[in-house]
Amino acid sequence: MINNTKILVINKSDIILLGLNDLLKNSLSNEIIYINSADELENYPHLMGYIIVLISENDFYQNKALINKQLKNATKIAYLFIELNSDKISANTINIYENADSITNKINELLSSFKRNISNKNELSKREIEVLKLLTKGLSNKEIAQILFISTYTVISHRKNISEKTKIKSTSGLTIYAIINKIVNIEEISTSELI
Amino acid sequence: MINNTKILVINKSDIILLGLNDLLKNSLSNEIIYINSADELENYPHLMGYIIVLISENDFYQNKALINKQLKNATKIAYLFIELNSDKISANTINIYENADSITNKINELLSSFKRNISNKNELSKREIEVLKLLTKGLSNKEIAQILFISTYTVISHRKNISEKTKIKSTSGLTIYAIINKIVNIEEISTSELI
DNA sequence: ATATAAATCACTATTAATTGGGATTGCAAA
DNA sequence: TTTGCAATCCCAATTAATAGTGATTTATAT
Repeated sequence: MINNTKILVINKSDIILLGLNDLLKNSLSNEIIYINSADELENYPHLMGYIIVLISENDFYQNKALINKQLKNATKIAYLFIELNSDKISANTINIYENADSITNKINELLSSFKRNISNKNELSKREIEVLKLLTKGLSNKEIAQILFISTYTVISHRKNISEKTKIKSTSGLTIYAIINKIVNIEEISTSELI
Repeated sequence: MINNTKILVINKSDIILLGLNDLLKNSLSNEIIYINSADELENYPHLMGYIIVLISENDFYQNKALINKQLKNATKIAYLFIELNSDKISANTINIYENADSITNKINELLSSFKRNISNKNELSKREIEVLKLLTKGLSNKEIAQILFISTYTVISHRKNISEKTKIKSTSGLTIYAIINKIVNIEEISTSELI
């Protein structure tokens, strides 16, 4: 469900890594990386998308530049600081003495906030997809409006939103986007329909 | 080479049909139909494309309505009148007393005029393909003009001609046309270029 | 309960595209 | 050598699209 979200755990202690692994193995993230130090990030080029980093606050500040460099392709990064100090407890901090539920809750909360982020900011809504399909068939905003029984203004609004979300303005670009993203099937489109 | 061109021979005399069959069997046409009367056209529904009709002038005028009805889906029809009268000789007339070469020449001339017709009227010119490629990349007429060092008017002219030839008016339709006809490669188009 | 976002509609100004005429030049084939 | 086409350019009228804002309603998730 949460696509494109990775969890990156950086901690010197293997015991902590193993413990977190146990907590996270049933999480909704599709990839979890465990490393002992930020230097090992070099073994993971191409890290991109949504990334949750579990790291000690200390390690974070000491490796800030390196982490930023290695995660430069990330869409969004969220940090959860793992602390050994029993009196440091906050929303963006995990204390190793917290109970398991509390920790998994914090992580799942982050994951679902990412989910909201992903779905709401990048994915096209049902209506937008309908508009895009008709657009791909060569129909004008006016014609699309007539088919969907909405006003031309609304179609224009949808197109604006589609272009904002996809960052694609041109009709040809949107057509290619629709084909690539399987919103329309090029095989099913008879050229005779395009007149 | 000559695709979509049919020869339709209509003559009461089987001997003439057989004789013409001998003359035409090596012609460039991809389908030759021999019938004794225009009524038999009912057995050939869906006749379309480029059609050369060999018929006597008399039969033609007596069956004009029927022939027009049965050939209503033809893209273009050319008539060659087969005459029994030895003094009727002209470019669009075949006299059965003409020698074989003369007859095949007349038919091949018609076929190649059709070929010119087909290739020139439907295929996109070099410049049109250039314009189509840029169009597919989401560029406006103005931008295309700047890239090709021609005026926007010319780009518009090219687009008019492209739409006339392909019968496709919409940008999305032309994009799909370009993909289907390998004028652009969808794999090579990075969506980031489409912004 | 409230914030969010999807879906709807509206207006104006500006820019772009289309349509439907023309015209000219140069080349290449019949 | 004429005919046809490709390629170029031009104009005016019309239609369509885009940008920039803003507003309402309804459903959903926290």
